[in-house]
Amino acid sequence: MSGAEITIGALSEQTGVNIETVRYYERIGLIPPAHRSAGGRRVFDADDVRRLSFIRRARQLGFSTDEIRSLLDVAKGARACKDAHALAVKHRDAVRASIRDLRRLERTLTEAADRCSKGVSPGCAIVEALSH
Amino acid sequence: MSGAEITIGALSEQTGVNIETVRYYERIGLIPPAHRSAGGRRVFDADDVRRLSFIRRARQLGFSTDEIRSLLDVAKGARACKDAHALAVKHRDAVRASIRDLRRLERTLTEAADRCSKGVSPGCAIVEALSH
DNA sequence: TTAACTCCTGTAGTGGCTACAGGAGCAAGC
DNA sequence: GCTTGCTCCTGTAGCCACTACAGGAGTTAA
Repeated sequence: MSGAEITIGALSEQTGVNIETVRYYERIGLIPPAHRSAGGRRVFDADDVRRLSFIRRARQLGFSTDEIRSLLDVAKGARACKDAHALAVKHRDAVRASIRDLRRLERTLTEAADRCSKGVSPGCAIVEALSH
Repeated sequence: MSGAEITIGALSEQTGVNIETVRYYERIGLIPPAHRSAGGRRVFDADDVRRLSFIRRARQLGFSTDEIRSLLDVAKGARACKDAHALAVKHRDAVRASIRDLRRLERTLTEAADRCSKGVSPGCAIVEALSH
């Protein structure tokens, strides 16, 4: 069922997650302790690839490791789907707030940079903008 | 010229920068070592208030401490205005890229959350979205 | 057998703070 | 002059999510 065994290097390549990061995830308990070969090396299988890919996508969406723990619980049925929904909505709202903040910020930076390049302001427009 | 001397607490209140953060800024050399009172306490003046306010606004705009070092150099005339302009433009572009990324992310999260709340997907839509 | 490669553990560093612990200065009231 | 309570001091450690070593050991191909 679980198919071929792969090394940490192969796991890293197949999922796009850094080797050091895989070991880090194991250390903080985001993934279970890997089985070991006779020589003491970590051995992974297709389930591990799926789990790690899941984690990677969740990280790309900006979920924290603690939130991912909850999402993994939902994925394996140990927690209700509505918890995942709540997390996603909460996270989406945070993202929306970030976007609003960044838009304001972008305007401010653009204004300062434009005035500067036009040489309108007496001193440096960037510095001026930061001084009041 | 430099006016009344104030404590670190007053400086913190007037600038909105945490006391611990002020000491941290001194430690990393973002602000010069403060003068000391007879009892060994830090003493600040109006110039320090201005400098720290400048730093605070720059941080709010997302500049890193290293970038702020450069901006402070521009402010005191030790570096050309065009360097500040370049920093602002570079930073603005990074902000724009962030906004684009966050927009995509927001769409993904919204789609997943919407499908979930409508109960369309067989399993959990959030988990589904993370699984492919 | 040897060289090249991958993997191991453990520790420390990143940025930008923040949070203590344990002590000392300082101002006001009694 | 003494106490109380506040602010301040230094030094260290913690946060997040990694990343980067050092120094050693397993593994594979020529």
